[in-house]
Amino acid sequence: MKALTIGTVARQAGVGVETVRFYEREGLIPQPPRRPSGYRQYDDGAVRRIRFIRHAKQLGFSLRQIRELLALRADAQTSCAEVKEQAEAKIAEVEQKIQDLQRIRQALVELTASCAGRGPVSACPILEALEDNTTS
Amino acid sequence: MKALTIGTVARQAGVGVETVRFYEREGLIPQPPRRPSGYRQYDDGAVRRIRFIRHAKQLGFSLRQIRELLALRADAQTSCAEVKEQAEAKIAEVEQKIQDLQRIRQALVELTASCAGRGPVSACPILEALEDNTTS
DNA sequence: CTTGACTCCGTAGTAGGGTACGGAGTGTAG
DNA sequence: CTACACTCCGTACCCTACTACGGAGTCAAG
Repeated sequence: MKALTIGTVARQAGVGVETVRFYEREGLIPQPPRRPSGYRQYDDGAVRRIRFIRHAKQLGFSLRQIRELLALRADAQTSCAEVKEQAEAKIAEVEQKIQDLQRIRQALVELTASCAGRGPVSACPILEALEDNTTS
Repeated sequence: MKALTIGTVARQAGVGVETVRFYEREGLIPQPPRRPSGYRQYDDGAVRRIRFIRHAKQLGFSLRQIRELLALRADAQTSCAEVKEQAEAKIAEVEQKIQDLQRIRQALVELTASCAGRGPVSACPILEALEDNTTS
């Protein structure tokens, strides 16, 4: 594997050069070796790592959570189970969101139905859809 | 219903006092009447409204979108046809969000299904799956 | 050997969504 | 009537996740 410049890595990973440097500053990717000129020298592990970050972000993980995920991986002691746990927590989170959205959807449907003419405009179904759910 | 101070409203809604004032500045909650001293006087509609904002935020709506959602309700008595149109646009928006989340959920479920939950992290199929997925 | 793209770095700015500060006035329980 | 918590306001600051800027040095094609 030949050395890649930051621009190549960025292109292959689908992000901007500045984003790569940003991820490095944030500790999401390791500091790569440098040429005598100071140019960063990457291998394609860096590309895969940035793709990992991108995908995890699309799944709703924050950079902080992604850093934790990557740290898990870096530590050979940790087990696969821990990773799975995180993913399962995420699933629960996402499922809750879906349910709440369905309630909002229902409220909006009711709203438009009452707009159709008949029936009184019932006391705000939109607010009612999400009012409670104590704290969270 | 007796008048509530900003602090009480904040506590009951689960946000900080500054956040209530911020939402007022942003037009997410109406400007309440004031006592002669300038103190804001709320009723519990304000609490419900802020709770609504909190939940909607958790569902990924921006404050701008939430403002629009709330505006729908405010206008519900006046111009039905227009409101209905807006509401229908919002329904589409919500349905899109639900679909996005279902896609995310599916991806996560597949990921965890592939993982037996034991063994070292080095062999974790979840992390491996996140790595590849050419480009996207 | 020139030229033009690429890289270096630090700093600063963006948008969205708050959170904190500080000094002065207000409300209320004891 | 005195504490002490609460409220007022404006301004400034924080975090997240980038994105841009600018001046100087580097690399590789022609």
